[in-house]
Amino acid sequence: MVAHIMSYTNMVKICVVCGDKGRARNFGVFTCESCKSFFRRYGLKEQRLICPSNGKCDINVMTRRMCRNCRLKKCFAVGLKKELIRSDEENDYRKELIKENKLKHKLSDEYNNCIDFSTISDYNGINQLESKRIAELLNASVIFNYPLNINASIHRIKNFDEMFLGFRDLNDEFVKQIINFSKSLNGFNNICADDKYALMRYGARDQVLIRSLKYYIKEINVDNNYALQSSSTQFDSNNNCIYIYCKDIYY
Amino acid sequence: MVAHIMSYTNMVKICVVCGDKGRARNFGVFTCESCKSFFRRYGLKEQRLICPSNGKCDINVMTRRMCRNCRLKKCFAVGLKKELIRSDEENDYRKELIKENKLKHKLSDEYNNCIDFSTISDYNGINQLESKRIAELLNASVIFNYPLNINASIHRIKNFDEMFLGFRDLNDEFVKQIINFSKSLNGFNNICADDKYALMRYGARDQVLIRSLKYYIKEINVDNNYALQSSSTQFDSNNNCIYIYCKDIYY
DNA sequence: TCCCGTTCAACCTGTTCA
DNA sequence: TGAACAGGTTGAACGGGA
Ligand SMILES: [Zn+2]
Ligand SMILES: [Zn+2]
Ligand SMILES: [Zn+2]
Ligand SMILES: [Zn+2]
Repeated sequence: MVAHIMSYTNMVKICVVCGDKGRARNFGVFTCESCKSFFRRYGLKEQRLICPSNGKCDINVMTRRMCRNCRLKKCFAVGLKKELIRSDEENDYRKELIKENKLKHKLSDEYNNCIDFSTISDYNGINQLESKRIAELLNASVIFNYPLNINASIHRIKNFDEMFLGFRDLNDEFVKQIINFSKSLNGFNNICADDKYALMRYGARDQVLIRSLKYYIKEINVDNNYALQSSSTQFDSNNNCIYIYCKDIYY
Repeated sequence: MVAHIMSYTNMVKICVVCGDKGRARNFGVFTCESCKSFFRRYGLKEQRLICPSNGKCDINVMTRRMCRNCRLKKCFAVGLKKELIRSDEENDYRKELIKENKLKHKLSDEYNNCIDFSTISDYNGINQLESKRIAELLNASVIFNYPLNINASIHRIKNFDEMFLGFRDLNDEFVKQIINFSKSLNGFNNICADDKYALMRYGARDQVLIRSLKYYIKEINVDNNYALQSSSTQFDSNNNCIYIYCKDIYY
């Protein structure tokens, strides 16, 4: 004789409505995912549901989708509570809440990831590239017919993930070029993957964008006011900061 | 008291399975379209179908989709015959038959719409354009990257509709140009719409194609053997025939 | 972790097309 | 008659607040 031993957490739980396996309590009772969805959809419906056998259907895993009338009847019989179905108003309220929370997270991330370009001093006679100029350069990129949607101020640049969103609509070839460029950037060759990510995240993104633009337009001026020539990047690990220099930018 | 009078042809016919309105006899019995499809889908299935009420379902318009078991049972009960469901082999055979018939029609149409270019004499020192040359020119059109699929012999050119099929895969701009060209062709300005259609159908199609090609490639040679220069069209209404002339075609 | 709602691909049905 | 299509339903997987 073998004792039937099972730990509580491993116990297979059975949907009280249809006998399928369930994972959690839904609307007050242990049910499967499908009966959960079913009850949410029909539990509040006033409309009378039709039964093919005058209310005599047996509900199990195979027959549960055949008769909504008998399935719903069984749901109520085994104790599912329609009061636990959220109202439209509550759903709307919760959607707003999620929206607000996301915005909070976003602003917090943006603040943590921004670079203060005002702290970067000139170096070697090369002009410091201000984020304002970057933004202006990027705004000029409409000639490539894609939406970058960059809103940068002098002291704050949106985080890399968000910038990269703008690339999703680009053609594959251009994205590939950008990725290759990020691999071959100055300062990228001798550092590990995590540091590369940090570079991308904290500043080299701008370098990547400018170089990619330059490569893509094959040295042709963006318009009469711009002439991209060359640039270089320095990563200051002590200050956890990226310095971006750009030579010969006229505007 | 009102007599209930109905002509036979206006009589509403009822699906014997579910009571929905039907239009015709299917698999031997008057049924609706949905029961027809249902029987075709399940009539030959060996697999046992499940019933939620142990075979006691009532089948009507509302409940017919709830229990396949009882619906199929009723289909057989009212006399639908599964022998009338075509086997896969018969379906394949019929597909082949349809294909062959279409080909026959096509060849017949082609014969009826062809022009005998051998009856067209030289005119004014301009070389007569043989359909063979047209075909060769069109075969050279692969540089535009579309399938024209023209197979013309000296005495026979495929009908216009079929040629036009080849244009479906073209870009809109090119199609628009072709249409505009057909409007402005020699001999098209002083005739009515029906005659224009006749012209297109019986001969000017070639003219249109050549002119469009010429326009599209902007006088650039198709390859070293071809140099399109100019051409003109004359419509002979007495003989219901189109004359196509083309100057300076080298090959 | 629990337990809501949301999403979406797969499936099914009935109508229309050929 | 079957094929193809469009529209509806289902349920597994997921996201998020508490
Ligand atoms: Zn269930
Ligand atoms: Zn029922
Ligand atoms: Zn029917
Ligand atoms: Zn049944």
